Amino acid sequence: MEPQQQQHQQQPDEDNNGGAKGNFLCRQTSTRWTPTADQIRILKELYYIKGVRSPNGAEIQQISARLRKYGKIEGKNVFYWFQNHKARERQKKIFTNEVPMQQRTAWKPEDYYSYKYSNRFSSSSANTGAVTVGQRDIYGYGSVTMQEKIFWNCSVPAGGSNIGAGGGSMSNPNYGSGLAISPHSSSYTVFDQDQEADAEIETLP
Amino acid sequence: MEPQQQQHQQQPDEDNNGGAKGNFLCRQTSTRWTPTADQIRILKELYYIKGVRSPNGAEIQQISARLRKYGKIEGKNVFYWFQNHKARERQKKIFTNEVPMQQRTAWKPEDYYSYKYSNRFSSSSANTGAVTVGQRDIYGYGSVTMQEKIFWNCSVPAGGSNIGAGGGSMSNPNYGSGLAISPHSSSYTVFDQDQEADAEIETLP
DNA sequence: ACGATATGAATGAATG
DNA sequence: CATTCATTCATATCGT
Repeated sequence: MEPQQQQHQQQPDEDNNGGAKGNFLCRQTSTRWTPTADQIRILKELYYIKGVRSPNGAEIQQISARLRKYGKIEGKNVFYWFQNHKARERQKKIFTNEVPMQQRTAWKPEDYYSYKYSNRFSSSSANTGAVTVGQRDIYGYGSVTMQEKIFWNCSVPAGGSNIGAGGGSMSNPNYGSGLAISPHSSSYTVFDQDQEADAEIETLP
Repeated sequence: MEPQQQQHQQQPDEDNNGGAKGNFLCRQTSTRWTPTADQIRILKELYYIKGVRSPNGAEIQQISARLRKYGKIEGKNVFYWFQNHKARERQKKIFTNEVPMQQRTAWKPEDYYSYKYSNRFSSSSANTGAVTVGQRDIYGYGSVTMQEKIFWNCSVPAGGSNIGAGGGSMSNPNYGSGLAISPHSSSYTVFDQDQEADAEIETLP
């Protein structure tokens, strides 16, 4: 469980298939982007030193342009890299008990799977209250801010349970409410009875 | 450009609801919606062919009802799907090369399947129907951001084979916001009804 | 050869 | 609508 990030470096040269693709279906060998050591170095520099976390479109392009000198790279690679790096670092923090936020009750890694979901809006109805408490906002962003905004809890439980769920203030007089939807939404034919009899579910490889 | 493989698709072979998890605490099997291949196929058709981008409440229900035949699904899934798909399509462009695109026509299948359907339209300019769904995707419309506590609850029975039977008797009127969907006046169906082109629009490499 | 781990990629879900 | 989080899949790479 070491941070030993071993990254196989690939030469800056194009990984392009070198014309060997006489075959059909040649699965462009370049399965996925494999950052070079230099690229990673720069990325980390941006991340840790410059504090870049979620570069926007323009930044991504700059970065990728810069990194391109060290190997083939695309914008999305940069994007994903930062996404993943941030996410995994955060995840790692959870394991490490790092939590520099405040005091916390004893928390063992075994409880990892308990931090789970915050109760934005409970999932299935018919859950006679109780559970769904004690969430700790490890990230601090959640805070269970949203209480009763959305209500698309459908699920239609067979057991005859009120969807609205008692606590929810379900008054929805949308009529004339400011709820504006696309003035042009789509054409008028979203629905059309189609009993597509297609039997092709191409189980692609 | 990208192989763009579609990863895990839990074919409908699997039961829908996993059938009554007798146990509680049983790890809700499938915390989040995993669209089936058919569902995705239809969604993409709606998106690319019919030009659906931001379906409103009523449309969402219709769509979800239709998709329900292929697996469990809720309104919010449809909502998020379109939301995400649209956002990511744009995002992809930003990463790539931020070409300041002007306005794009509603549909633009080129990203996924290039020709496939193209010959269907524009067969003859004199053709009345077909061609251009009419709506441009200019933004500026209100926000469906559901800060209004939208309420598309239970809704539509999945069983219905014919949803709009009888001339589209959609019981769910628009939300009165006055912008509804101007019924067939501009365009109308992209081309003939549905006929579910059973071609693999499923991201082929 | 495997199995474990690291990490790129994709996408559902939410929030602002 | 833009951004971000979370989760999961896919695969490269390394350890034994």
